[in-house]
Amino acid sequence: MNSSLANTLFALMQNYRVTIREAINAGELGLNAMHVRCLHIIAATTHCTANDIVNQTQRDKAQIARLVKELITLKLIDKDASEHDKRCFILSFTSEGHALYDKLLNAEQHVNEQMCKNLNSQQINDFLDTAQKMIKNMQ
Amino acid sequence: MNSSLANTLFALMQNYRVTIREAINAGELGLNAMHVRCLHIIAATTHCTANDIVNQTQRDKAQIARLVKELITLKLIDKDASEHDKRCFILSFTSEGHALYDKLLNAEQHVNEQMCKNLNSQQINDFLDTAQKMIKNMQ
DNA sequence: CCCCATTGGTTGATAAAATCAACTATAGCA
DNA sequence: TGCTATAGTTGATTTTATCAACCAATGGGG
Repeated sequence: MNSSLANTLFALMQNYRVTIREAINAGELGLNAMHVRCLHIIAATTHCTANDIVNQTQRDKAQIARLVKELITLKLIDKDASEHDKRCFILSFTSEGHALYDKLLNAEQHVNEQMCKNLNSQQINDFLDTAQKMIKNMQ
Repeated sequence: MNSSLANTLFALMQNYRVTIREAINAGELGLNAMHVRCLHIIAATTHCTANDIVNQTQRDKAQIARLVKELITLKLIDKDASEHDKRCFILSFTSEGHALYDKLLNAEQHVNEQMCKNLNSQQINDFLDTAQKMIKNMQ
């Protein structure tokens, strides 16, 4: 059917959301999927700024500003003025943030394994590859 | 990286949302992705009820009730009491609904083509297949 | 050196989407 | 008949997302 691609995408996303939420929220504080994305980007980006998150997620900067604020309130990250550019704030994990991020990676690992069980790495790579191409096609 | 699957899913979904919204909203009335899903389900289900939509989308029935109400307000669908079960209302397209649904299919076709350009049918089928397996794995 | 367009970030307001709980009416079975 | 389950509606609330206005710092061109 024409819409099977759309339906599949929706269903996959919906399931992923629910599963990851359960896996994460279960034990931890009130983190949602976007918080998690922010943490990942902060972890992966040296001298990460709010703007880096905006660029990598393509979300409204207002939304990111609020997510960051919440992460700070939760004492998971710190915000320090950049020396080079006083407009920027560098985001970094607190020690609590690091601890939680480790747990997070663990939980995610778990969900990934669940999601990918009975799939071999060839299939997973193909999947990611095709998805990336689709993303590019829509940009 | 561990999170590349999650990131890819998010990005793909985000892009799809934006693209389909542009393709649809552009010319037509204020329909969002969930409206569209409802229309698809109504089109594909004989004697479709609100509950069918709830089951197929896994969304809250309150949300569906409101979407249906909006579609009725837009005069795209009708709601008629079922003869067999007075609790049920059968949802069906109005003629305007049919017309719009045709346009919709067209727009979607377009988005699909855009999304799948430079992908062969083998790749697309593999993609759908893997996605379906992932969905099952998370249920 | 100063002006000004640009960039990074914050905030308020609002819209859109999703969720929860309570409630009505019908169905169908013991 | 009485009880429980089902279909649907509604109100309240929460969560997410978006828009617009704003401030402060930056950095290049005149």
